[in-house]
Amino acid sequence: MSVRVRFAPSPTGPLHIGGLRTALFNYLFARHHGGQFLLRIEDTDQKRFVEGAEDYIAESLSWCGLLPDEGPLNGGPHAPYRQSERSAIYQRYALQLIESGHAYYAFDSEEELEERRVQAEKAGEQPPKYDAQTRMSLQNSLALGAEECKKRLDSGAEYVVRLAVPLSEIIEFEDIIRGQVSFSSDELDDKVLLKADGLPTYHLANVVDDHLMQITHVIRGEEWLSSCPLHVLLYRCFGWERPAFAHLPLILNPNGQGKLSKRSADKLGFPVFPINWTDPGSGDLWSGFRESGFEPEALVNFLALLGWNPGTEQEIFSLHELCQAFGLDRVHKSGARFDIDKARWFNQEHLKAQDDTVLAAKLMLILEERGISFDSGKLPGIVRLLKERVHFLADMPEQGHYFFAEPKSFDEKTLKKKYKSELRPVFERLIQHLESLSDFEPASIEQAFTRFMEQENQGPGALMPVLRLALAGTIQGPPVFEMMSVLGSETTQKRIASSLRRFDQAQ
RNA sequence: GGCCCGUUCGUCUAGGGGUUAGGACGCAGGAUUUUCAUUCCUGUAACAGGGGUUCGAUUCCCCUACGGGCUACCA
Repeated sequence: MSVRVRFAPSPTGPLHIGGLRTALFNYLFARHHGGQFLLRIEDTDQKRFVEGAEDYIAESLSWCGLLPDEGPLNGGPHAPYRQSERSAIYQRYALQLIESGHAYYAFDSEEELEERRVQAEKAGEQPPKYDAQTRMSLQNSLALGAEECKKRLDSGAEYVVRLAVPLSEIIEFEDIIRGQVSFSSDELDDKVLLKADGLPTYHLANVVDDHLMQITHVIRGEEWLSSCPLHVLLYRCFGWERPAFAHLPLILNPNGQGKLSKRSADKLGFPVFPINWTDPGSGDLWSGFRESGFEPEALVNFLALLGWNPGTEQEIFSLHELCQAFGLDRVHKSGARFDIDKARWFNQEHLKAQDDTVLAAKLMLILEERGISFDSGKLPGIVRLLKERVHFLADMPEQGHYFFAEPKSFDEKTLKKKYKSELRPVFERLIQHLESLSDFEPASIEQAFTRFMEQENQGPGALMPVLRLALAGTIQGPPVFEMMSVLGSETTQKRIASSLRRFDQAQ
């Protein structure tokens, strides 16, 4: 049977980077095995539903290249893929569980249960449970009897459906990442399956959908490990074969304290969301990796190596390579801290690996956004010189500002130290010398420059720093002759002349 | 608190009964680049603690400590 996995987020806000990694691992697993990757929106909590969150999820996945084979947008044989549109299905299965004696109606109100909790806390006792020990003293179809239950149902009383969890049973299952895991059923309580609003809880909806959608491997975050025995029980009650489970280690805050949170990321100045999100409630902008300048391939690569490794020394992977190399058998058990420095390094590596013309096209977009108009034909050359010098593509306009405009200022220290007005006529002669060049390739310029300095009876060091300063304003950057070549003969000559005038003014 | 899961350099990790415990990020130094970056080289730094088992344990077992997750009519 072919592998089928799903990513099943709740549209309660922007997709978190941890969620994105869960999606990634599912995607990689599916692709590795030639299976299907589905997206299912788990929107069964009306109270927490956030407008726009589903679109955000879809756009984030799409930006990273993790396109689902089936999902709410592109449909599929098991549509609908939004749980809110499937409530009749869950009700049917809840009823089936009641009829088979695995579940029951419960009429206790939330307030009553809350009161019970408060009383227990006052008495200094453990929070009370709704389970095999206590259910007969509460208001449910088991305790009340069929007749009373029917009466209440007929009168339209609010109810939930609870699973009748068996007493003192060991529930064991195999987790692909953690191995054999076992729980006592006494730890579980009679979990609500169907809420008073008629919608299912995660547990019911998840199990029913995974079964119906023929999911073979449930790959999700470690936060679900504790409720996995409940799901195992549910599969048993339905008499369904259960999928394989793999609980992924969490992504932790850089200091190791807890799951990676927006709070701590804000403090350290990096995003935790794939793309920008404007909170519809507060109107606040929460920044994303995309807008912070990350290449999606780099983010994906970084995330893949958080909790997984290929067992080789390779670190730089394309998405395609990840698909080939990925396996759940090499996923770690323990949580991994988020390290933004490493993420930046991955970004630089992916920048270097990209084709200059591709990068140039992306840079053009950035320039347009910033209102810089520029001859796009020159961009590949600029990108080639700049991409080894920046962590982010978006740093190029600033880092290489001298390619796009005359330098605004000149490095004062160097100017003072290296420039004297006597140099001016030398530069004028240099300009003339350059004018006679038949081509403006770096090698030709260098040759001409060397010959010129010989004629002038000077070492190249006498002019180089000043020449760089005249062209770029700063003493750092690509090799001078490369820079000149990209700038072009005309711009180079003009710029040297105009910078020289400004040097003298500054003196 | 209870239950579950975990613990190798600061971080991501490889490894696994006998290793100089390997790589990467970061940091530091050097070479190349008349600059910067890249590249290359070098250095830095780890098996949480205590008991077993064993000729030998970082590796297997137990305990402790620490960390994390869950403990809702949230997912």
